[in-house]
Amino acid sequence: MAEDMLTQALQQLKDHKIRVTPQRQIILTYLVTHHNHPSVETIYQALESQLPNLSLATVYNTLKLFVDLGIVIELQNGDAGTHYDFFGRPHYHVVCENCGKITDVFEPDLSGIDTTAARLSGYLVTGHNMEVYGLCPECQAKLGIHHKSELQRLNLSHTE
Amino acid sequence: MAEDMLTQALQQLKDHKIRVTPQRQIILTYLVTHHNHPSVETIYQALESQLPNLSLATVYNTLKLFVDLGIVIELQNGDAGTHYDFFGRPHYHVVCENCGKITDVFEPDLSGIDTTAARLSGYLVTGHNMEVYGLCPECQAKLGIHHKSELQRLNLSHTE
DNA sequence: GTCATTGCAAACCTTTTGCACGAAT
DNA sequence: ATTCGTGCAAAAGGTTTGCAATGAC
Repeated sequence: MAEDMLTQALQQLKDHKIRVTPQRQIILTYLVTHHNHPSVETIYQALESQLPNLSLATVYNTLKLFVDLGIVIELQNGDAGTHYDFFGRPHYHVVCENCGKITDVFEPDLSGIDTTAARLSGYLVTGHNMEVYGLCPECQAKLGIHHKSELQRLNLSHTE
Repeated sequence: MAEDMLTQALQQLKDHKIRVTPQRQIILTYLVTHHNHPSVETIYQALESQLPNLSLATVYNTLKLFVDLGIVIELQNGDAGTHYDFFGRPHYHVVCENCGKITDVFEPDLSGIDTTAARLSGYLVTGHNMEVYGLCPECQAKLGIHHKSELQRLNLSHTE
């Protein structure tokens, strides 16, 4: 199943006449098998043992390529860098505003959005990205917050 | 109406015991009266004539403050920097993948998203951000594209 | 053999920070 | 008077680029 996704994604590269280099295969494999929404740095560190001379620039270039092909999507969670996620099955993300954790939510009901947006905007719509913000269960417990009304206690503001 | 929004936003600053400085008022006014999704640089250039010694750092700090307060939201459109939008009324955005234009769409049906996401993820949900991607009417005309199937002609890829 | 891709390091550019001055409460 | 906010310039940090060498097709 994960292998199907990998094969399918590799086929997309071939279809676009993009060379299948070891770097691309290994990065793609990492993304297909890890759903931890890694940053560029995370991917780089995880793979440099397998690929001793791997360059950070190559990781950047490869991810950009995958994003352009629609294989992978970019995410921001409030920290400095960009995070990446293999987009084999449509889903959206819930981001913890306290710790930055990103959780996948598989929820098919967003399909109507594109047609609605197209109708209202006149755009030729190709896709969408939904991000939900909140406090993850762990941070709720850690901070002792169980209801929205308590959130103002948190100073999730510029003084962080 | 725009003045109401401004007054209301200024009141939020006071409520949070945040000082109402000329810089903050002017930047806020700019955002309330301009719906062109400006970048930091755009705001800075628009206001430096009114406020001769305005510092870019102040624009950054102020926008960050407004975002933390929920008065303003951040947007990315594919170019280098971040864009800002006064969030007086809930809406989402459609972004042109060709020219970067951002269009507002006022569509109330996304309210159920938060509860669904909360149920499925266990998060205490505070909000969401929806971004739709596509080709704006102008770029459709310019590129002679009127159907999704023609999009592959575009190489909106890393070779841009 | 050709041409895309890689690795490396330097360059880039947006954003942040430190500090002294000035202003709001 | 005190504390917060501003301006300036320098620094930081993520990302991109130029170029020679390498490797996929």
